[in-house]
Amino acid sequence: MPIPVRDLMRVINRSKILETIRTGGMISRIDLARTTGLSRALITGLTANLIEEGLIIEKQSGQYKGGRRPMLLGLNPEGAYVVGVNLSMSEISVVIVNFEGTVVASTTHPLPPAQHSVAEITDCVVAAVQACIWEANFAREQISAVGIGIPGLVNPHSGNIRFLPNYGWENVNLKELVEKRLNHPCYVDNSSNTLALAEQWFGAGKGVDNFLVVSIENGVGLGAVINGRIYRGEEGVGGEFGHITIDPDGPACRCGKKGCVEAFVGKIAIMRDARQAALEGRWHSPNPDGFTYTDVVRAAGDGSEALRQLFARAGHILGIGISHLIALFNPKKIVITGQGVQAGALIFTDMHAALDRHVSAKFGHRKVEIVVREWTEQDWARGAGAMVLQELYKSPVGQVATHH
Amino acid sequence: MPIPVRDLMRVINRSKILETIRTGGMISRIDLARTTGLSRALITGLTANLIEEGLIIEKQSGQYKGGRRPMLLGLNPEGAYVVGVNLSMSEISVVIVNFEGTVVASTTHPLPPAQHSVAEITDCVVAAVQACIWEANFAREQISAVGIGIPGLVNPHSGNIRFLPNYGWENVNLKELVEKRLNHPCYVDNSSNTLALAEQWFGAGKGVDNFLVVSIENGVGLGAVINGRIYRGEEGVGGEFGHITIDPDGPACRCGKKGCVEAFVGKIAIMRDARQAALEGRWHSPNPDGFTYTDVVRAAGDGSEALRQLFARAGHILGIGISHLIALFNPKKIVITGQGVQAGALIFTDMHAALDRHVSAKFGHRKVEIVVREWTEQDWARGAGAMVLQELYKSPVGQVATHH
DNA sequence: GGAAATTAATTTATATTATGAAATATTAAT
DNA sequence: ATTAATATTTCATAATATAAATTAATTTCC
Repeated sequence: MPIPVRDLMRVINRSKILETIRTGGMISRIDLARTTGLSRALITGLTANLIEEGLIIEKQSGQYKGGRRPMLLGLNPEGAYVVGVNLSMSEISVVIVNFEGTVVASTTHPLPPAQHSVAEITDCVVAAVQACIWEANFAREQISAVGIGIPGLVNPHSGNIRFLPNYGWENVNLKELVEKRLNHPCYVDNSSNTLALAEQWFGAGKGVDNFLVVSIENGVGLGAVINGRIYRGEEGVGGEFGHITIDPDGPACRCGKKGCVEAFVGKIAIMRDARQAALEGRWHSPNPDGFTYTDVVRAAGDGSEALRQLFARAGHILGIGISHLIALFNPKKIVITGQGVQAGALIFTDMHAALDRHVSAKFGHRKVEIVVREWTEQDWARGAGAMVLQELYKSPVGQVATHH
Repeated sequence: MPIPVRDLMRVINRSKILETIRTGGMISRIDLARTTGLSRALITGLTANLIEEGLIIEKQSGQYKGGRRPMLLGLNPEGAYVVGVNLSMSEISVVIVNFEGTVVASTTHPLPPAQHSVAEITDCVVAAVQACIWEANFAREQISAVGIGIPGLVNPHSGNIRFLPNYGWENVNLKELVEKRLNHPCYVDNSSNTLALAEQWFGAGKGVDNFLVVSIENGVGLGAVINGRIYRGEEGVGGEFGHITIDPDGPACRCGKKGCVEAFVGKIAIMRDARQAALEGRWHSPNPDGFTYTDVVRAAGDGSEALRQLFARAGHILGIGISHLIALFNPKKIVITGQGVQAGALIFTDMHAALDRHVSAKFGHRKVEIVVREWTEQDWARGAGAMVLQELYKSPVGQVATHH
């Protein structure tokens, strides 16, 4: 149902106000008028609506500047609660996020390795969400909507999952399945995008129009915010940073090609080569069969030369790849995150060396800020929550709730 | 001067109407209402304004569908005329473009090799524009504005040229210089962007939201249309496709790095290696010193193995580079153009081979349409005209004229 | 040839939204 | 208390969009 053209202006201006408060923090009505360019009269009216709806609140008086003290408006943390879910290979993370983006409750459930059918996963998601809401003592009606991030290709409009390799899914409409069971509106998107959204809303991307989030997990993902919007490409298959070919003669990648970024940098790649090193006796693993990524990072840090070289090569390749991102996107910032950043200097020393070599000084590209963000399990799920918040900010809360 | 918020809706709706007519061709008022979602009353009013301003005209009656015949509205070709200018290393092209984007007059002036000072180039631009208007029997007032495309880094908002290697310029405000002399509003942008704009308005990009234009000239440029808008990056230095490193051990590039796309594919690169081949006796050039790019293409076509290999390598590198563009941007189309496409199959056979190898079938990226567009001198200048038309479409014509 | 039917376009009355100017509220200093 | 300064609201007005009703233009059918 498209917004009637007549009401468009109001929706735009509401968003403008919320956006200004969200990115800039508490602000008086008069300053809102100044920064948004809207008339003071309109600000009075629209903020009154927003207060009535509970999305913003009068927080406290501001500094005295010689006259009536300004009343500062801020987001109402309790303005809405949303659920964010992240589906990974091995677990489901669920968080409840308030209107300010603060996580107020969270749970994580392991996924049994074998149970990845559509019905089973749907059951797990529904159960995990309900459990989280229940344990946090929330009422069903307090939750505005549910967002789900998945490591696969989605059409976020229809909710149809085109391709989800971890579970072997193709063309599954998780959105509809979950909506039917939970009776809440539901949004599904790729988790690289939700992570970028989290960064845009709560992290380093606040107020930045062009930035990238590179996530190093099993594979390597990219979430791109361009002109303030998540970029998805023509068919939702943009940002496949993990699958650009750096070395045509490099190792085989899951995607069927050779020498992709992720075939060097992803956790799967590191584990593959660590296993090989152990097999060839170049590294003596304490527990030869069952080591984890964290084990490999620790062993490399403890001095295993074979493993150090693995990470060094990963860093080198990552640096080349990121130099391409910088040349093509000219972002203001690049955030690197995911479990892979555990490797720290092991990987980033060589990454920066490669960047120094492959990023041109001529175009001012050296100024791009590269931020390594410590990774938490919750961040992904929180991003899925951010996706829902974005919808809430766009339209009055009630509208979303009755939208489906 | 920002548009007052109150008038925003009107501007948006005007643009919506013009956009619908431009991309879809002639249309009745009733169908305009249907496709734009605006009320019929509003369509009546806004189209009346547009007709009064001369931007659109009633063209002819449409098909009978059982009742009063619809009156079809179309763009008025004479609604406005704009001048487009392109500055290259060796010449200035000027065109006059009508409101439909048709070139109605054009001239080209060679630039003396030595005269590239700011004052000299400004003089040349002014003289060339005036000559073109004069020769085409236009009155000064008939021209709404002038657009200039340059092969360098510009801030299109201020008109400041940050960097223009061909002339050795840094921080030159060509916009202001030309505006002062011609007394017309002037817009300056990178020529890759103007070319993309031309494609978006008149060519393969009509109605396509995400597409790329790769131009092979002295260097290799990229114009990116993302979500329907030209993407410029955070500081106007995005789309530096020519300067992503494909082979870290490759030949030196103008940008100071090694093995960039343009160090293999650009005309300068081909000429450099052809000269070397001639020097080493691997190719016997008919005129050893003064051959041109076209000569090299012809000689390769006529069977010189050394030169064939040059183009084959260029094609291979180009294919790898474009595979990166596809993975990252997932565009609907990629248009390849510029003088470099003269080489035809010499370059594109290997490009497609590389694409087959480096573009993943998994993500549906194979579907990206790659269009090779024959190159004409005028296309660049026409793109600069398109930039101006875009401004006209955005705001009433009169507004633009008094804008500075 | 005129009435009916059908689609296109305009007019009119009305609702909504934004704005500028004026009025009111609040506060600290005098 | 008065004044001065700044913040916020109120109110009359202007602009814009819409729905419903009206008018316009055609062909078809009797």
